[in-house]
Amino acid sequence: MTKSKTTKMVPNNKPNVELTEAEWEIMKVVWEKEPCAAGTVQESLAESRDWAYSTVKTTMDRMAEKGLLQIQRIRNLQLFKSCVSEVDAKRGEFRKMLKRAFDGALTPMMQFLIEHEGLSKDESEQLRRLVSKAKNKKD
Amino acid sequence: MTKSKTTKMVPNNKPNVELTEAEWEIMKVVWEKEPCAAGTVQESLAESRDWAYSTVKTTMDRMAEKGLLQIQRIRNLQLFKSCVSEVDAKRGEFRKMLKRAFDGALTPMMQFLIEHEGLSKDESEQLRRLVSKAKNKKD
DNA sequence: TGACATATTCGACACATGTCGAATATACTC
DNA sequence: GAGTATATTCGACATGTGTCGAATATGTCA
Repeated sequence: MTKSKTTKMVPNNKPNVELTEAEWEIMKVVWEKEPCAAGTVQESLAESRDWAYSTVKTTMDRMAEKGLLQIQRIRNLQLFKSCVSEVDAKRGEFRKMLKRAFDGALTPMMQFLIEHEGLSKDESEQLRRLVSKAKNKKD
Repeated sequence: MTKSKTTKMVPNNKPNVELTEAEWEIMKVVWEKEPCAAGTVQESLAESRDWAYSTVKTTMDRMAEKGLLQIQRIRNLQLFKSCVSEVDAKRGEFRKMLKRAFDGALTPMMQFLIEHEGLSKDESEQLRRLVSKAKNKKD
């Protein structure tokens, strides 16, 4: 298959991070407050998620095992730091979606958005501005 | 919170379909060949996925239980039909990503794409065309 | 030094998903 | 009608994720 101008795949050279729903929730807090303790995360999420301390802690420990978080001990305390950046996580999530639903191709996704997700005139206009701004900085 | 022009959420009125990885694989074949038998799906996927017949069948049965597929019996044979459209599935996948990684807002996602996913001049241009085309059909 | 508040550890359970194989039923062919 | 090929049924196991509580360790302060 020849590479078509209209279906360029998103580049695939960056690490592919995938987070579960709970991991996203936790990660968001960690990015904001790192280094931080599990208790801090649990409290921060208390409004949106009714999780017991041990739920948060267990999940964070598992994330550390997977290399998503890093643990730093200070005496009896564990402070967690993220091992993946927000950008990498976003990229991973975006790519997973792109791969599953659009064969990894950007253009069909854009097309889909325009056709089925009801971009308003306003949004299209805004998007157009974004894009033309980008036009002046790449390749 | 006031609705900002620059962070409009994607509308949330359509059903929210979510498929797992295996379900996507299977669904793609079903959309293409429905109504079709589990064996047909298994054979179609044979190149990419080394799944036993029973693996495919079990998954499809579970999908039917969940309402993703519908079974039509003809004597001893079961023919499967999809109960969710490709568009709905794509929308579901897209929204899940948008919600998790971009707080459900489209513009930050676009911004991200431009900044981190390296849209080339060509792509930006193409996108710009797409968008201006869309501009003339919505609201 | 106790008592109390926090943290950590870690085993456990439920449920979803990926994955099959063996037993059984049905259909087709000679 | 017996044998072969194909479908269906369904129980099963591994792994990952969400979810906790009880037991234990550690730190703080009167």
